[in-house]
Amino acid sequence: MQNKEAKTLVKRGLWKPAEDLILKNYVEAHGEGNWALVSARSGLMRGGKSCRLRWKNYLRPNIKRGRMSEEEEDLIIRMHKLLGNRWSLIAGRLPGRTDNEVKNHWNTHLNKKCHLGKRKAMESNQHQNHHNENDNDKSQKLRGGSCNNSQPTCGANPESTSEGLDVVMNIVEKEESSTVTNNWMGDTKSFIDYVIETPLVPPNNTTFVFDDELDVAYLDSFVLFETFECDIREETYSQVEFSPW
DNA sequence: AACACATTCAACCGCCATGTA
DNA sequence: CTACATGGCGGTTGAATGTGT
Repeated sequence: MQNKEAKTLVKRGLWKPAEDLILKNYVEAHGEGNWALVSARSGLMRGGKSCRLRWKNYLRPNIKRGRMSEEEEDLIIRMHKLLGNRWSLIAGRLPGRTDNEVKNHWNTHLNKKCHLGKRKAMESNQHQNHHNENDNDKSQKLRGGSCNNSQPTCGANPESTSEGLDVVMNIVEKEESSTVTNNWMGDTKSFIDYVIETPLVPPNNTTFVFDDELDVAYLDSFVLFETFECDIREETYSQVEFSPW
């Protein structure tokens, strides 16, 4: 980087239609990549990152704008429950939508929706718990699905205590340590182990039941929980594998 | 009409991973 | 091995816009 001086020369703020046009023409002529060069050669006084972002989020062909459909929202919610704030992965399953758009939509619409929905669920749960208070020890089902993010999610929300939910768990991404090769999204090396952390040590052969069943039609080749049945080890966690088809 | 407050979303920031010299 | 450039990601900010009073 060429120090502060260069930084102050870089234009910031909202993109004007004329700038969009310049960027679009340049990328269509020269192709994507080398964004530092793009900004220098096209005459745009924008940072390379800014150009890349603008192209990726708005100028790229096949970008879908406008309201999210019910199906899209539903998919986002389900995927978020599985993956947490992995916006680029989620967006990858929504043709024409960008990670930024998905993230914004989540933060402004769906997050609230989930919290509201959850509150309702908790209320009805409390009703039920009243009934089942004494006999739910062994038939306890573990609910969860949040990944390692600090933001609340609608699946197993770090904010929530065990009230309302039977057991609170987090799925935490471990360092890649598996020997299994992953073809997921074309990535051949970064297979990820997910660890479900739970404050409780459930009985052996406990079956994890998620709030929603995975909709395979939605997920297509993306991810599949190979199994929901996990061996509970002596430690306070067990493993769930995400695997390609 | 004017103001305050709330909401939305485009853009930026900082960090991390990867590639290359 | 190290340093640097680049790209990608998630979190955050703040201007624009909408809504209520």
